[in-house]
Amino acid sequence: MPLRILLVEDEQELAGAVQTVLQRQGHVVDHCPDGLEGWMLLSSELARYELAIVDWMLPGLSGPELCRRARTAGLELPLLLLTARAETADRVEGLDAGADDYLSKPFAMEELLARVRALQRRQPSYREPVLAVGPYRFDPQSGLLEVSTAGGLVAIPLAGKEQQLMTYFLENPERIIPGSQLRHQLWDLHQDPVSNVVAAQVRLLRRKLAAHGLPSPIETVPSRGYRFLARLPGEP
Amino acid sequence: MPLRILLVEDEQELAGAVQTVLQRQGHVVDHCPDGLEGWMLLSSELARYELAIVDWMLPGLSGPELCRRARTAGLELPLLLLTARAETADRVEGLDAGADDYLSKPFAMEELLARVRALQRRQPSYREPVLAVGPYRFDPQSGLLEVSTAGGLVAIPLAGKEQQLMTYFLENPERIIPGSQLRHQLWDLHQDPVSNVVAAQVRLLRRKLAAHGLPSPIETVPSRGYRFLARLPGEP
DNA sequence: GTCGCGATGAAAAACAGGTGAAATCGCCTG
DNA sequence: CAGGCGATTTCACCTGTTTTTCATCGCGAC
Repeated sequence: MPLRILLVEDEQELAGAVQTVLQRQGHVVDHCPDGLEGWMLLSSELARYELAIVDWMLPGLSGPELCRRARTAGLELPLLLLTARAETADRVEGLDAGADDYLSKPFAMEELLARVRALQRRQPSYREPVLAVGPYRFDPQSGLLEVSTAGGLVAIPLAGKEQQLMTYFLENPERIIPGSQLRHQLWDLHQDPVSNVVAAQVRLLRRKLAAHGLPSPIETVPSRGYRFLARLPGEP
Repeated sequence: MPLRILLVEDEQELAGAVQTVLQRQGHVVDHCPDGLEGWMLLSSELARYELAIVDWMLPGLSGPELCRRARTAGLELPLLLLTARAETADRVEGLDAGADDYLSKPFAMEELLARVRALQRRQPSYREPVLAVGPYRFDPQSGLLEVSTAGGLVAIPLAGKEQQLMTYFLENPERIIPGSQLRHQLWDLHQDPVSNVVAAQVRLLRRKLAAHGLPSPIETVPSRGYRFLARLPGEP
């Protein structure tokens, strides 16, 4: 499953590489080169980050200090520390500060990816299970959305972003979700603010459902956002 | 049979030699020089390691301590301790910690290999027997893949990596397996993440089957991974 | 009417994965 | 130790799919 990731790392080159590699896996990554700024992003809840990758040595606020603050604030996301230091004392300090794992530089990208997957699995909040609301059922393993209609069960394969979007809707049914919220959670912050990615993606999802003969469960509430209705029209 | 091995050893030179020798046997080996890091690799289940070779004296976390943690965590893989110490007391301590075997330095590479083979045989999970799913039967002993078709039995000799790949597929039929998972289990972590080894190897396997007049049982699920279908097209 | 927000369809861009040829590797042989 | 051979990986290119952009349209509110 794709994650919403915050990367706090001041070495431009490394940061770029890491970001690229993570994005390639389908994750949505924000990067900032400064500890204090990282903390702001993390605590501001602009987006609900599901993983933070933090360098040890940072301008503004050190990595361990950032971890400590995050834990103090009650944030429960997995924290992965990057460190150039090899000394045991440092490692222990990092874990004490609340990090869940650390990786010493230099590291192979492949290893970073592997650890990210591992942290993801290890989290208590790790729920791979299917999401089901009303007649809708999404199975992340197969990427299939199953809808039970009067005419039987329809299974629709969803593409990457469609899956993320549908997941978000299934987790927040019946609520009015502002487009801006979707954008923060499903796209990174370097989005062009005038882009209409969200609308476009919503449209693709609606259209895909329509192509399978289903009415759209996503309604637009003008100037407020979208709402996912967890029932088929015609039912209570 | 090739094993997925974790080597935790801080002496660069020895580690390199051991790694090379094991790889030469066809094993896939990750190496890390630090006990704590080794523990993370092991416990995070990035790859399903089938053997860990652990030095006694390590920065971060001692060998015996690592073994203890592994056992406490319920990991059942064979553990082989390397020790410079020859004293009985130490040996007892190592075995008590959960190691299955130990080897005192310096040792001959030949002996290491012999012990690895022994541990491999000794494991309860040791299944040399043929893997069979649907019309496919792979015998690791001979390296032959046998497929029963309408026209009779076809036997195809598979090369090293092809065998590993086929084995993985036969153990996980009908499931969508992400390419990244194959890479972690069949290649070591120092892979370049943009390499397309997996795709290439899948292709070789497909092609080899095709060369023998068989349709490919491996289907690509776009952007999700591969799936091994354990039946020939045309059958239920 | 016109303003703003979102819908729309088409086109463009980005991307994943497949492909064949060529390079490389490890190992065996002469 | 060179040459050969099969196995494996890399490379450059190709293809089909997914995602984003763009220009335009429609609709309700003021």
